[in-house]
Amino acid sequence: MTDTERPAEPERVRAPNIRDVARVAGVSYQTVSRVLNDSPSIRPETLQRVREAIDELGYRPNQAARALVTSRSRTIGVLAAQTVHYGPATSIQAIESAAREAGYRLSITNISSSEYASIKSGLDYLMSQSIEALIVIAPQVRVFEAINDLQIGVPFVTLEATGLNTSHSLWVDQVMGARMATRHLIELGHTEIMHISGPQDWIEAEARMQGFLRELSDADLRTRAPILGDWTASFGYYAGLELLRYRDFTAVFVGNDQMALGFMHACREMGLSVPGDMSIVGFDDIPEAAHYAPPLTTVRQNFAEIGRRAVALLLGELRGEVEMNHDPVQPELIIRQSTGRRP
Amino acid sequence: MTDTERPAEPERVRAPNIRDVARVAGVSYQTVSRVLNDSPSIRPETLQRVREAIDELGYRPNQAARALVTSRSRTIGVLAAQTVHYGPATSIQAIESAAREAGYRLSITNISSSEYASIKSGLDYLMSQSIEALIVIAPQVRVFEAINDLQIGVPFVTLEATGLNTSHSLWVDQVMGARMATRHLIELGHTEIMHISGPQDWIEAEARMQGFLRELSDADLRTRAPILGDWTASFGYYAGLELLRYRDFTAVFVGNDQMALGFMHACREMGLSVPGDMSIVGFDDIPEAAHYAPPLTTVRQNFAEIGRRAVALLLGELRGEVEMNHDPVQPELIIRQSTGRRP
DNA sequence: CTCGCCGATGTGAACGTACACATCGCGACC
DNA sequence: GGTCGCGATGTGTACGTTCACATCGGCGAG
Repeated sequence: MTDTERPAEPERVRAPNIRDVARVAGVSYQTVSRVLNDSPSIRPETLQRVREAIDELGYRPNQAARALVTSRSRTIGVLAAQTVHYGPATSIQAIESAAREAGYRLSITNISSSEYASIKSGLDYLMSQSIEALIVIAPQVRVFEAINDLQIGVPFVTLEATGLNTSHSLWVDQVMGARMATRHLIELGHTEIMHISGPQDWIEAEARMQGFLRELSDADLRTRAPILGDWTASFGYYAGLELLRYRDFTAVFVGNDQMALGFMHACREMGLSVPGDMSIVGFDDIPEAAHYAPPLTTVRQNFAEIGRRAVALLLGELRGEVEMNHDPVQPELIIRQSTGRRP
Repeated sequence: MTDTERPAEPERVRAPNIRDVARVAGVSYQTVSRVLNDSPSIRPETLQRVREAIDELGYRPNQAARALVTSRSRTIGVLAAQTVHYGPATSIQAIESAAREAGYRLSITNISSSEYASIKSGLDYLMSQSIEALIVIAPQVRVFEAINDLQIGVPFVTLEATGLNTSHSLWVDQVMGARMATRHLIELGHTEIMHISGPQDWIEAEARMQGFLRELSDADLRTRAPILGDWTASFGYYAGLELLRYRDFTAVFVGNDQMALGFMHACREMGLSVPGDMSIVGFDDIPEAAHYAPPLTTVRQNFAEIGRRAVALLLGELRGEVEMNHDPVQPELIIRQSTGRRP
């Protein structure tokens, strides 16, 4: 229909199946099935013949048929909140790679808002694909409710969360990271330290805030109410413009690098030098952070590592192994040039 | 096994069936099937009964069985090169949303390198899931070879590419975007303009380079060999350190915003003011670009739009509609503060 | 030499759904 | 009033694979 006419072509019928392969190889279809599933008791010669037949026909196992009869979809579901952000995207990439290597595929879906209905709809969508396991990268409190409500009967893991449900969580130690960042500022002599946090319903935002407050109180420093942001550079900028009208602090720990970038922008506009007048620490260590003006001191977390570990953990659980490594991944403080001694 | 003992529980057997639903509703399984597929000829009362039975049992259609019998997987494959980058990630998010709305799911895979074997392996992986359509966001020349070689028998679209295979491409007009950026610099009086490009095997890098060169030659300005980068901020930084040793240009058009950020970093270190001594234009308009130091003049492209259009196009093709909108999406020049008159 | 066992292979059934076709009842038309 | 048509529903079958079990030949032990 598209290009040249091929009159004799008997019209592309159907893909070859296991029986076609069997016929060509001169064996029964069950033998072919055994070859596909690496059965040990196959004569090498037979194996060879079957393999040749497979190649000759360009045969591909039909995953749907296989899933139907084994009731195993070989699919891992991923419920994500923000696949565009660097952190989640990096984790997902690692997950995809690990899953593919293990013969699993991924089904990813985004929740459009943090409302319960949206989470439930995403979870429904994934469950309808009979996923075997679930990874949640939507670190929002309500997700846990939804997971409990829906009685999802599969192993699951939440990433980048902390505390609430440790048996199903895997995370970079956000509290520790926040403490490291805060301590760094304290050690530089700062006593008036502000915190710009992420959205309230993000568990990791909450964790970073806790770490910040705890470190401050351990050092007997005055704590002030953190600002609740939305992770975007724009928010950091406008929050900065607002906060810097009263220059009653000399350092700020910002919940992620993007907001830190916006805050630095505000500092420039207000004529403050960084780190001369204001020290700034971010969180995440996105690749661009090293090139901000000035290069940003921040807390690096290994997103790929937790992605890989999530897959390993779930695959282990599917195989019936119970023991797994739940230790939080340690973050790392990367000191660059956005922090300095108190003026 | 996990928490409390439930001795009488008859062990979770199997998910409810279409026949289970039929039994509860007091109809035949075929009637249930009709309800699931929105058949018009169902008595409202029957419809009601079936729906109730579905809810009562918590029935979910088995996608594998459905796929097997219809030989339609309801899956769109996505072959991506860099899901972590802002552009592709944004497109993918839009694709996922559009696909899900249309009742399709996505299968995404990354190619680990631009080598032919890697592309082929990714394509193989997707084909083994009997995808119905393919979206390629790996704008690399070799992908086309692989697609042709493998004789993938499904409709496909490549994103962010241009030129080579227009009947299967959908793109933001990169050439136009590059021309707009370059013309902007020319109009500011610059005559010595450098270009830092993306990797050579990325079609869009090539397109931007072409646009740059054409605009320059239209203005009878001297053209110089562009630098070939890797899209990262780090590359922009090191390239900048190198290039700025000879200050024989006053403006630079950089292939993406991240490299532009790195280049600005280099300018700062070399003591050059932007835009006083050096004007810089980026490409993409990532959300952070507005907060760089200084805020970056750049070319905005609507990644979400091409994602949506890709899905619409493929879905149309699957339905047998041939006509489709192949017009490139127009980019937009966003003028901020990184560009100024020639010193 | 015969029995039993084991490795290698084959046969029947089942998974859950959609499609093609059959059936049934009812109103309309001549 | 019988038949035709159509709306509403039911029955058989196929999709491609794996699992459970059957079969068959050969080889070693008694």
